[in-house]
Amino acid sequence: MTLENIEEYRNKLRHSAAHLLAEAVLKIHPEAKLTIGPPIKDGFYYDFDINVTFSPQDLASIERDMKRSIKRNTKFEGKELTKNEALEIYKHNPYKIEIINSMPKGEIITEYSHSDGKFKDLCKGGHLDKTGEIKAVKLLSNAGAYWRGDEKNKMLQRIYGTAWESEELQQEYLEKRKQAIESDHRKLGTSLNLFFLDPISPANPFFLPEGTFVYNKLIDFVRKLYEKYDYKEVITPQIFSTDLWKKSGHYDFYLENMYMMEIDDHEVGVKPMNCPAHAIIFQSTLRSYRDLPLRIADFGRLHRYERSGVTHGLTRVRSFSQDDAHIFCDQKDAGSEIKNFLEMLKESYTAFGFNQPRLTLSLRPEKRAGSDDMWDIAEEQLRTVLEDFDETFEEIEGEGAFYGPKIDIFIPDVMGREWQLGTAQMDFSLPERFNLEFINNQGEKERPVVIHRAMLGSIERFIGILLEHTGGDLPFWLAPNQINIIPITDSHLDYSKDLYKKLKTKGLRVNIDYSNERLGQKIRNSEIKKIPVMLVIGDKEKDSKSASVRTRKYGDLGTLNENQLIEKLLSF
RNA sequence: GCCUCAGUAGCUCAGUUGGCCAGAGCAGACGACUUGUAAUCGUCAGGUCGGGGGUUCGAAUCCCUCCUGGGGCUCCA
Repeated sequence: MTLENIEEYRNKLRHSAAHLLAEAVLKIHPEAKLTIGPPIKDGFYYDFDINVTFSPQDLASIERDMKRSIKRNTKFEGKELTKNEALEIYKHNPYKIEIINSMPKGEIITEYSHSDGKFKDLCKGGHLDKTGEIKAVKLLSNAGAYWRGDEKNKMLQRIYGTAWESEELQQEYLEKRKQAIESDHRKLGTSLNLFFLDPISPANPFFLPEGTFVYNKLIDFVRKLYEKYDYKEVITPQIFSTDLWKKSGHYDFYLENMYMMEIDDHEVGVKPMNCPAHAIIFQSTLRSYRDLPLRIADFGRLHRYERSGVTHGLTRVRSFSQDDAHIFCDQKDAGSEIKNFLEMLKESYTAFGFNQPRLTLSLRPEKRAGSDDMWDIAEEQLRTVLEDFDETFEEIEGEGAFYGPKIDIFIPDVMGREWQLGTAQMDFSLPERFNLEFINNQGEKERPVVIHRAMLGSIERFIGILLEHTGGDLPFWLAPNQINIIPITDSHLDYSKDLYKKLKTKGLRVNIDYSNERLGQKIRNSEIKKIPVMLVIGDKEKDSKSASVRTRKYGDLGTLNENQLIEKLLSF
């Protein structure tokens, strides 16, 4: 089977498993109303409208019943229904009625059954021939889910499961899932002493010295790129009068996510974004077309109130900073600015081994600012640049921000969930609201466009994703501790200290393990802390002024003399 | 915010038909050992059993409530 065929087959398999799940639930709870049960990545779910909740024991017994159904190996059979028939059969199920009524005219309505017709479900199809083809199935969890994903609707009970064409594949998948937990950035954050979270300030991470080192090193990395790509960094206030938020529109559109307070009888808000501050900087002086494009960068700390229940480790927090910048330019230059940005982004992502980010282009939504002409131009600019950059990008209708179209860059975490890191968003609204102008080469006033862009995105989120992708083995240049010198006994301490000084003066981040442990134990400790390089110093090394080099990435490199050693280390 | 599961030492966890002063391993401190590539031995210290309230002669264990976290939903200008 080709890859596509396997995917198609698995979708059928999982969709079929969802039907077995519905069948089993109905046996225990005949009053449950069926809604939908699609296949998803690695599994499937089914949503039930039911007044009870499922316990882990319930899931186990439901799973057993599904397996009995598999054993009976009955056929999946489809049957066409007229709209009237369908409406009659499902008259007690408002969800199915809604589905039937929302179908376009002329679409064929079908119902699928198995267990010799004892179970039937309105369904567009896509099933296996017989239930026995499901070789492995396991229910994983249950959760609440709103009908049609809208929180104004009733909350349904969802059961998630996984299903595979062989028991081995399922075992493999479950094993992979278990191992993924080891690379979870929250776990690594604790074991590597990088950061932690405390209920005293929920969703606001504390960065420990080594985590802070990584944080600052990432910012250094971005600053070097800013120099190369001609960005100007600024520092802007943390708190602004409500006047600013009213002008920018945040007061109308973003207030529920903002931290507001009252000072001197005046309402002020902590910034959730840098853009209004950058607009203030832009208009702080008269701007000429010769000043453009003006690229203003800001690592300012942002605070956004995220609803409880949506926060997550470092990847969704309430306080963070971004490698944020705003480009003020003539509309006709926007395309090349985006192009430059994507080049810089590629340069940075490659450095971290993120070789295949997923890119999306989000197009105009229903409610929007700016004229259709502006949207036409902007969308075409983005599309042209993207086609050149990565032909696999995906266009999404209606998903653009109200102020302009945007490009988003996604990288998955260790559980396969995707997170947005980089973004480039065109903005027609901000220049209007702040009445931004520059003097063009005709001596006339002209309105610039603003491009919001971030490469790494939130530094917090980036660290989280990077940790998961590296399993905690950060690149050598980013590792807070690069080298661990391990003297075998006290008698090797003097030479270890000599070596320490030599490496330190080369700018390498090095430590000596003074602990009174055996070699094996010291090596183990160093491995657990994922320190990239270990230098073992014994009699041999001391006498020949050398070190026995053990690395995490390249294994044992044998004994190197001081010059060889320094050369090697600087090459990492 | 909603559904669901969970919270015992710094970390990983044991401990429930309610019953002696709540346990282990790792990490930590101290001591012995002076060691050749992923765990040397011993001693000590460390806990409001997430917080509060209740039931009970008695609560880590049962009930209520709040907080925080995990998995989802929703949201993500």
